[in-house]
Amino acid sequence: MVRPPCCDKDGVKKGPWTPEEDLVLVSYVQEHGPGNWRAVPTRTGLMRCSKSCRLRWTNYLRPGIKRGNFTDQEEKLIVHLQALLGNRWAAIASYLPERTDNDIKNYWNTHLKRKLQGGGDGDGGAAGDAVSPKPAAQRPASSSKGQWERRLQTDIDMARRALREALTSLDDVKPPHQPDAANAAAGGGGATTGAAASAGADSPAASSTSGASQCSPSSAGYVLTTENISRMLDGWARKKGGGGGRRAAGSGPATPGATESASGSSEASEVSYGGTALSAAAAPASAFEYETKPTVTAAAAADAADETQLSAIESWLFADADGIESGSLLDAAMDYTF
DNA sequence: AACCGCGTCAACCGCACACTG
DNA sequence: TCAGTGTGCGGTTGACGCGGT
Repeated sequence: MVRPPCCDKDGVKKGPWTPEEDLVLVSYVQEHGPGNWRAVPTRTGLMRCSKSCRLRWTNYLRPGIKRGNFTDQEEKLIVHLQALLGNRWAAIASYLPERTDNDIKNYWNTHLKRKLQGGGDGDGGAAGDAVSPKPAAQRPASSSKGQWERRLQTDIDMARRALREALTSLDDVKPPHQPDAANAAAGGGGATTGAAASAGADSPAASSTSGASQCSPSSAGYVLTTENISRMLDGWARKKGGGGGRRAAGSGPATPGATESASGSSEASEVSYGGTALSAAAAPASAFEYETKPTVTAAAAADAADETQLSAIESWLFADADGIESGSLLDAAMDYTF
């Protein structure tokens, strides 16, 4: 029963990923889709552990990832969800599809935790409690099907409440067409995947089983794919260019606004690594074909998707405010998702 | 200018769960 | 039913950058 390590320690490279490795991984995923991570090192020749590959993909290379600079909405949402769900970062991340669980976890540990501790019993007292090991919802040790369903229902309920609170409290702050929080819920079928995620299966949208393809195949995802890759390439360029940081797209260069808008910039469109010139536009544009996506104008499609999904999510979120039995929530959620 | 301490975050590790034969 | 394998998750670590002295 002794389980061998996921990878033998010999000959396995550790530490920061190089741009070249990233490229190899990206092109592999582009060709085969995410999953079957075990095969990745052997097929690609990467001297990396399969887990490392998966992690790199989910936390860094996966399309649609936003890095750095958490907005107020996101921050509050995280605080709310953490208070409700505890340190179930994957479940929390499923409500913020653009964020990875690792990112959220780091942000919590470095910013929010301290902030809440320092601020005394600040927002949502439970948040202070969040630091305590007894969150409102603990993952049960085991669950029968009935229990599972109950827990799913509970989780949906709690998360929905948290989202609603967060959205409500931020409503006035929110710019007209900035579906941040709601988008977080809607994106990638956030609500449902989130539900599923928190439902013990804990396989959130953010999870990578089929990474991008698990996200709703909206063109928004595609846009973000392109953005993401060029951002990545941009990061590499800067890194190589002597920014000095070891991070490709992390904190360093990133005034997030700048980074995000940089995606389309010509600056990012062509970079060279060790003499190899790459066209950022070319690579990602054809990349991720396994993600079914229309080649529509990105922004337009994203907007459309956002709007429809947002309204669905909103109606779901605010449903019980209208007196809808919570018993139907699961059905509603299921209907919405599947 | 050099040193030091702290904050941040990417990556690693180990455990648990899900799936499959 | 059980063992083996693959994957996901959360906690932790270590390297790097930055600000203060």
